[in-house]
Amino acid sequence: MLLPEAVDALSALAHGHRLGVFRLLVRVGADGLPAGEIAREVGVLPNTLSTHLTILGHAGLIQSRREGRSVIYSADYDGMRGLLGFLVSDCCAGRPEICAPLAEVAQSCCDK
Amino acid sequence: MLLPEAVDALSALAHGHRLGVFRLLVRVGADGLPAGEIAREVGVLPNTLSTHLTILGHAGLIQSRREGRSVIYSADYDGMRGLLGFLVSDCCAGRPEICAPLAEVAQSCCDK
DNA sequence: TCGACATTTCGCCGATAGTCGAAATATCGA
DNA sequence: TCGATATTTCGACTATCGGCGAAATGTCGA
Repeated sequence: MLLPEAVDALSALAHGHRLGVFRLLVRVGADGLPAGEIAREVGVLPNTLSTHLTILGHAGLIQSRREGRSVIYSADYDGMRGLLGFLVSDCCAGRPEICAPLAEVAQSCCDK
Repeated sequence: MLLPEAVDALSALAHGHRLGVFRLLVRVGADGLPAGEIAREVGVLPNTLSTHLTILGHAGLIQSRREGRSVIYSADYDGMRGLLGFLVSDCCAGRPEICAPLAEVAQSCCDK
């Protein structure tokens, strides 16, 4: 991932509702949720949510697929990894003691 | 870290120049760089950069200290860890295979 | 095909962010 | 103390973002 794409992804997440939506989808997993249910969950009008979902999708953070009348949205874990990888790249100029705790952060994600 | 603070941090990074400054300081390490040198490095006017540095500082991503006439800015690695930790928290609802690669991402940071 | 449901697109509006020149503040050496 | 250097603050302008109602699009069951 290059800097302009990272800015897109960060901009997409730099919004209360969008960050809430993204985290919701990350928790839900690959099954995803229909747009209407996401709208109800986060308390946003469907049309407003649609623009947020478009922004998150354009940033490579979520995917969508149509199922009947519903459009199912789900987290794009590859995009998420790309952003996290970009943020930690070259993070310590060869001094592992600085960023070693980052590995713990990532592992703690599955420890509960 | 709570969601509003995460939004602040992500907003701070969601800008080409600010993300460039942050990554520069993350690479440089605890020694940091004076504001003027950062401005020259990223090609931004000193007054404009000053507002960017204030935003990054308010978001908890960088620190500053005065040394003589210069103000030295450096990355706040605790703040950085807080943001990364927030992004991966509850990321896979108990399915480690989804976020296990995140640990590799973090470790790859020091592997070169 | 028609009506109902789900989602998106459009057009408008107010609020906010980003940039710049100019002026103010802080520190140091002479 | 004075002038030079480093940085920040101020004020104003423009561009962009976010939200809404209304209308359009897509899909399905009858």
